[in-house]
Amino acid sequence: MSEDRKLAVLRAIVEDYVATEEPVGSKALVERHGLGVSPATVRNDMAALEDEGYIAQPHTSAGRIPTDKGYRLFVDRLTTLKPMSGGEKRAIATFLEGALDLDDVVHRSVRLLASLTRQVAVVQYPTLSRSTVRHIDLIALSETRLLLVLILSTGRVEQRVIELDAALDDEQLSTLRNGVLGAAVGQRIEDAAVALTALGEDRRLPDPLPTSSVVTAICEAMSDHRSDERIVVGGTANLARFGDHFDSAVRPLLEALEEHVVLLHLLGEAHTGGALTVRIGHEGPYQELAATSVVATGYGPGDEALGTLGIVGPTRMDYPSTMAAVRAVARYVSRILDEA
Amino acid sequence: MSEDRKLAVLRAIVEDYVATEEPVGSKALVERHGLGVSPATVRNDMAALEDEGYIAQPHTSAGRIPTDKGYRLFVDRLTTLKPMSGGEKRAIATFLEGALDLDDVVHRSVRLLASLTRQVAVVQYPTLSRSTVRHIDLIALSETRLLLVLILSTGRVEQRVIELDAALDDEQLSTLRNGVLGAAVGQRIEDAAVALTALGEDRRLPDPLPTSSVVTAICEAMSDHRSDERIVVGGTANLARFGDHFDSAVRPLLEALEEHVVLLHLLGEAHTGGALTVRIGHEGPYQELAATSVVATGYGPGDEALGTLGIVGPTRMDYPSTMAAVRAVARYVSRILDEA
DNA sequence: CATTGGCACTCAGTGTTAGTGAGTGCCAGT
DNA sequence: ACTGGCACTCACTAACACTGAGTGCCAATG
Repeated sequence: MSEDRKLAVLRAIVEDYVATEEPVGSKALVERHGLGVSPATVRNDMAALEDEGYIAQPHTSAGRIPTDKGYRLFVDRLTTLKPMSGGEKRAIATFLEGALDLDDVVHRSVRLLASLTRQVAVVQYPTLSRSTVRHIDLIALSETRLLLVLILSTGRVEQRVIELDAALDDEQLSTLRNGVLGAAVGQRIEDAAVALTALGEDRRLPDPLPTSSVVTAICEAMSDHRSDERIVVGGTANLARFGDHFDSAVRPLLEALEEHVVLLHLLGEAHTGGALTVRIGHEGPYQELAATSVVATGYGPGDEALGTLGIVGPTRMDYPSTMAAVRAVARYVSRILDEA
Repeated sequence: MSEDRKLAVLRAIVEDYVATEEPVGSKALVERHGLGVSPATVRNDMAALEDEGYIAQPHTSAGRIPTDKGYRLFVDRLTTLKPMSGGEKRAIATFLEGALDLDDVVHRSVRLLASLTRQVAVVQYPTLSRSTVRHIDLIALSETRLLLVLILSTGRVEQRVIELDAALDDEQLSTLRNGVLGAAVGQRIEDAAVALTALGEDRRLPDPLPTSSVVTAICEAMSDHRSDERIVVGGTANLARFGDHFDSAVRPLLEALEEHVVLLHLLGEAHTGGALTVRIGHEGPYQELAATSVVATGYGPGDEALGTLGIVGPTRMDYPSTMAAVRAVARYVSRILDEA
């Protein structure tokens, strides 16, 4: 019994099952792939694969389907990413090219990813922690209320209303603004926070009281991890393809998609080192998502991951093309953000 | 045959059907509601209601279910909105109270609406056209690229990158910024556009070329209806309740939710005059959404509708409570926005 | 010793059939 | 105008046998 052929059989099973969504039997397998051996031989291989836990039988008299472990092996050793066709590449490029601002880039990316993979796509906004401050604005809404606008190098714009304890006149405001600007612009978020805190104690600025409350508000806005939770989801309609399996696949996924924290967690564990990560079924921490896989990767200029993007779908998915698509989109997004 | 009782029968049918999701028969009806007449009598009424098109029979030997026309009558004449309980009111208030900025208000509203109604909630951002300009900022990204930040009275922040034909130094930029600010701040969007266009021809500002290109960019950002399409959807997981009816109810809805244009259209036709609008099943323009209803209303201070919010769900829904919830949320949102 | 053809066995899925019961429409009686 | 009675309809369910794709095992083969 050749080890190579056993792997070929596994590959064939995965491919067929993904294509047909039906347990694949020995005969059909031999016919569709030119394995050059008889069904009986394949049956022996299958029995071995089953013993080793790579495939399973839904019922005694049915064909085999891959287990999570089977998919894992397939992804790790039997797969070379299908390169995108020239047309697809161009489509990606032009589609992303037209984006006007960061929001637009993010939204276009989800749509693109969703339509390329025909799965549910998820894109995280660039994390705050890796960005530098490009501009800070303080706008008077009333005597005691300011609107803080924080613009980051990645193009993210955060806003926040600040309530002051005491009134602030125009001149004080402008001194304050200049002080804050001088201290923070160009710095990475963490450094800016430090610089600002120092500023809070500087006596030359308007009465320490408003200054420090503004400063703490800014720091809060910068560190608030609620802001790091920003995520956009798209392609939910693709779930319609899995109308059967509603309870096992669609329902839990719909619920997870509402919980951005869960999503972030799913993506988050993924993007270590900018490499493409695949999480298959039960490998994840969520019982309910045992029937879904995540394909994700970091994006951002160089190796530094600004954020994560990827797709979520049923374990039974076309990994080679999905992985290729995710990687391709991540690359293009990185490039776009680099230019901007 | 009393006309009043016929209506009572219709009401009872609607209520029972909404509660049980099963065709309701004459006997069960008499038992559950104290109608004080015999099943046979009710059957006669039912026959009449069926002739008039208010109810229908799925099959000859089954009970009746309301038609769209039946729901319509129910909503128009047989319904008084269930007032929210004190607890619910307080919950709404405190939940919305904590919002930090407009994004937050909008997102909290969807969540709230979704959980109150257990339906899919949709909230449109305040339209640009009704807002006034609170602040405009021009930030140099490079010599020939500006970041335009447009802050509106409603709290909306729009951003846009502007490419310039010629370089602009700091001083020119600041003159330009002041000019733009002076012309636009405090104006309604349309007026601001006019004022800015005039400014574009003012010779005292930096070389007409950059000025006018900045001006047109701003006007574009202000009039761009892509920006008016901003919509947030939530509570998709509630679709899980309709797992059966997947093809008739869930799938088309999932698809519609992806198409924000369609959603806007659905909501948009709704909110004339701030009144609560209910669109039932086939009354809408979309064939595929024949099994879904929309309950929507405008929100905003006074009678002026800044935007629309509402829910989308199956025709078979609890209209009285849903309508009450939508109205209540709209009121609270209006109040919050008014304060800000 | 890996491979193969043959064979008995399993069992999900599909009709078919008959029985059940909730519900209806109609009619004659109050 | 309402009601009780009655015959009728028809979706749904359970029971049953049948079919066929697929399996495991074994003895034969190169």
